[in-house]
Amino acid sequence: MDEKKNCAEKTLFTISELAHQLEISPSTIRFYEEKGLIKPDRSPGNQRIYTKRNRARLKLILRGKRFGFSLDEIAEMIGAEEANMDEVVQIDRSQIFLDQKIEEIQLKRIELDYLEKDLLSFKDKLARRRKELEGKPSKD
Amino acid sequence: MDEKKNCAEKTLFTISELAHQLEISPSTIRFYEEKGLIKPDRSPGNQRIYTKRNRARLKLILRGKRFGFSLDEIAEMIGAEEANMDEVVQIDRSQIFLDQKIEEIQLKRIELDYLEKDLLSFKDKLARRRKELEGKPSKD
DNA sequence: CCTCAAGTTCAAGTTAACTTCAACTTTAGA
DNA sequence: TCTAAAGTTGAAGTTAACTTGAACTTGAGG
Repeated sequence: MDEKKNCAEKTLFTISELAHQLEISPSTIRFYEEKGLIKPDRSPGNQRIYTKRNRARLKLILRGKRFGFSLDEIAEMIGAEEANMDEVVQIDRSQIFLDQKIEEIQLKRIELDYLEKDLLSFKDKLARRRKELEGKPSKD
Repeated sequence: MDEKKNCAEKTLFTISELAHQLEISPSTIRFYEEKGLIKPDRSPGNQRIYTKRNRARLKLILRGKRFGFSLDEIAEMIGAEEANMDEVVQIDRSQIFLDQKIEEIQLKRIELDYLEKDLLSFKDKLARRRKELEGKPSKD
C-alpha cells in the first residue's frame, strides 16, 4: 500500500478513467486511436495505458473539434501519433499545416467578434419586438 | 452588356446567386430551409427569392457552424424564421438561449487562446525534433 | 482460485448534415 | 415562340463521427 500514488499526482490512466476526465466515452477514445490520432502504450495483458502526454494530446484534439476542425484536419495538424516524428519531410508537412491553422485562428478571433455582435444585435431585435407585442397584449 | 445592377446595390437574389456569394451549394440552402432556418419569399412561379436580410441570416448560420454549433443549436438561438416573432414565450426562450450562447462565446475566446498556445508549442516541439534529426543525416 | 466489472476486437448500426437523382416547371434570351 | 439553363420537390444516397453489440480476455478484490 505504500505505493507511489500518495503524494504525487496520478500519471497513468485506464481508458475509462481518461474518458471520465475528458467527458467523452471510452469508445470515442478507441475511435480516435483507430484514426491514428493517439497511440497509448499497452499493459502486458494488452489493455490501453494513457499518460498525461496522451491526455494533453486528446485535450488538444477535443479543443480543435470545438472550433469546427474535422478529425482529418486535426490529424494533419498534429500528425499521426506514430511513425511521424522521424521523417523530416513529414515534420515539415505538419509545420506548414500548423502555420496555416495558426493563421486561421487569427481569423477565428475576428469571426468570433462578428458572431458575438450578430447575436447581440439579434437579441436586441427580439427585445424590441417583444416590447412591441407587450403594447398590444392578447385578449382576456 | 446591359447593366441592370449598375446604379444601386442588388438587393434580391436567386438561390444560385446567393449560393455563389456564400460559397455553399443551392441544395445546402434548400436544406437549411427544410430545417426551418430560413424562409425566403417566392416568385409568382414559386422560385425562391432572397433578400439581404435572408443573406445576413444565412451568414450568421454559417458563422455559427464554423464555431462548432450544430444546426439545431443555431435554430434555437435565432429561432425558426416563421411563426416566431409573434409569440412572446418563444421570444423569451430564444433570449435565454442567446444569452447562454453569448456567454459560451466568452469561453470560446479563452479556449481559442489555449488552442493557439497548444499549436504553437506543438510546432516548437516539432521544430526541435527536426533539429535533432538534422544532426544525424540519413545518408550522403 | 473465483468472480465479475472493465477491457479487447471487429462489425454493424445511428445521426447530422449534406448531396445526388429523377421527374418535372419556370424563366430569360435569341 | 422555342429552348436551354436554372429552379422545384421528394426520396434515396453519402460521409464523418460516433455508438452499440457480440463474443471473448484481463486483472483487482474477497
